[in-house]
Amino acid sequence: MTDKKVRVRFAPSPTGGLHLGGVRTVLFNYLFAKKHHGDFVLRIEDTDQTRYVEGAEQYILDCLKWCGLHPDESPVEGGPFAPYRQSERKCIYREYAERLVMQGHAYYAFDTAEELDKNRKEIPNFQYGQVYRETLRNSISLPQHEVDALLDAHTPHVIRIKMPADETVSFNDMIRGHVSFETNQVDDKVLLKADGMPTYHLAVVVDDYLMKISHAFRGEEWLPSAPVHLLLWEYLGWKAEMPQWAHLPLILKPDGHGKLSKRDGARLGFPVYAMTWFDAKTGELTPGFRELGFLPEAFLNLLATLGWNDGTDQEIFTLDELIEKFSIERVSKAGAKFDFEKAKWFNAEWIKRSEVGSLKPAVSKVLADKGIVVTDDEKLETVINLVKDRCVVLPDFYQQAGYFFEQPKEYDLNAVKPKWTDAKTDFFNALTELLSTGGDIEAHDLETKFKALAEEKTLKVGDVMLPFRIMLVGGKFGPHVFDIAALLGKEETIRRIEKALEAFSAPAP
RNA sequence: GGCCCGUUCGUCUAGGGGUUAGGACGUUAGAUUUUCAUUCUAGAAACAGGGGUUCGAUUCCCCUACGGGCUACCA
Repeated sequence: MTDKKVRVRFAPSPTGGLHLGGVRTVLFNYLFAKKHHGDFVLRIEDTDQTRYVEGAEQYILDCLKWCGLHPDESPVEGGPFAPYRQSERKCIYREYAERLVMQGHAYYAFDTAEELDKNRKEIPNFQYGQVYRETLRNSISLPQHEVDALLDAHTPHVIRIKMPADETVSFNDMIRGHVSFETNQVDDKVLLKADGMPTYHLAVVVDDYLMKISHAFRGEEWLPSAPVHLLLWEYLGWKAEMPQWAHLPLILKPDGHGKLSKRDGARLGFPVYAMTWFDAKTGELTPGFRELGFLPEAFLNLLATLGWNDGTDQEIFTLDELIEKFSIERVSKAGAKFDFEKAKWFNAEWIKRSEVGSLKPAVSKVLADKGIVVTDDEKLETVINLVKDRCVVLPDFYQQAGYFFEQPKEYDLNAVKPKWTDAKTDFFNALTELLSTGGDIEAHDLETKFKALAEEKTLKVGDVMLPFRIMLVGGKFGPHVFDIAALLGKEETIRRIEKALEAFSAPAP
């Protein structure tokens, strides 16, 4: 349409944690910007002082950082259109609202919240608009001198847009195509609140204009107020510069109905926030994908494919691939139910495909949190390579890798004790004997010797293999036993056999 | 209630006037793995309903149903 520079923005209000849908909106904005060599702006929409939550802005910043979605302009980075916090831009909105009043596209309204509540309760389908406007207290219904008097007396008032009669407002949504509304059906939204702050409706239009935003992507919940925004762009005389709109489909609850909310996470047992969010006011802790052990790459990947695909069968994408292949037109129209099972699959897939080097810091941390300090870097790498195919989330590395660095704390006794015999004790004593006289363990060699010894003792290999595993790792899991033994080394393997033998052959309590 | 948006396997989706309607997650069965997981193979599983348009509709149009969103001096 125009060759103007692509500039997009993510404009959250700092009221709490960042939800899946929010991060996906960031992602789509970011991908679009990077694909078109444009700018990605972070603007904080903190115009509602009553809902402002301490720490929420920092949290949003941290989320973007964790995801690797860095804004080109933001409240902390600054930029040519600073400030990027709407509360700090308060003084600029009034001028535009007053201009609209001058032009007759907006008006002062003096009704109190109580009066309006009463109307909403008593009048079915009450709307502050076409039908009731004249009956309420505003600069359209009241004589000029009365309005002046009220204004002079500093009577609390708001400025509302005056929706025109009998017009059709329509636009072309990049995802949905042609969308249209009848102006008679939409109400006279408040533009400027009594405290002088703009509402979202005014602020978004003014700031998108001032910040030269070229494409505006937001959740589908904004679609009904789009006509207000469109009219504002027109009335303010900026129609030619209006961004292209795209309303993203919502992320829905996996089971019941409605859009996904923070409560669903607790109810269904999965995170809905990107990172854990602690609400200082309520003391409530809402878990996040990061803390649950998701890789940011996997998190982004699963979000990207929730409502978007490139038309091929590819499902695993790196950020660079997403940037290359993304197209807003290929975003689906319908809402998507969130599926945690598939989310976990993405993460497992990413862990499998990740290089040891990139996994190492995270795994070290998982182990350290459990009190295991790894000093042998080389061993850690070997271990990670050995077990990463069996981990779905990062904390799984504790179960899968922990026993390489510390003795099993407990044994799966049910798996061995009932079938334990003196012959087995004998076998393992012979094994330690054999081990201690030989050199260091080599996996293949040990396997051969182990099998030969079993035969010699007339035991089935299978009957001593599982106990051996449980001696070394504590449970029925992990890679090949002989690989484990080799990595553990001769001394440690012997130690573990001896220790376990006591537990296995002890009489049942 | 009003307005707006949507509807392909259980879930995420591809496709598009003529297809055996494809893939993925999950699921089932089998193989490999003397553990568990991975991996591999195979299977079950979908075009909401009704009218048009058309030689032919899952695909285009309309209606209905269902789902979702909005309906605050919240975003």
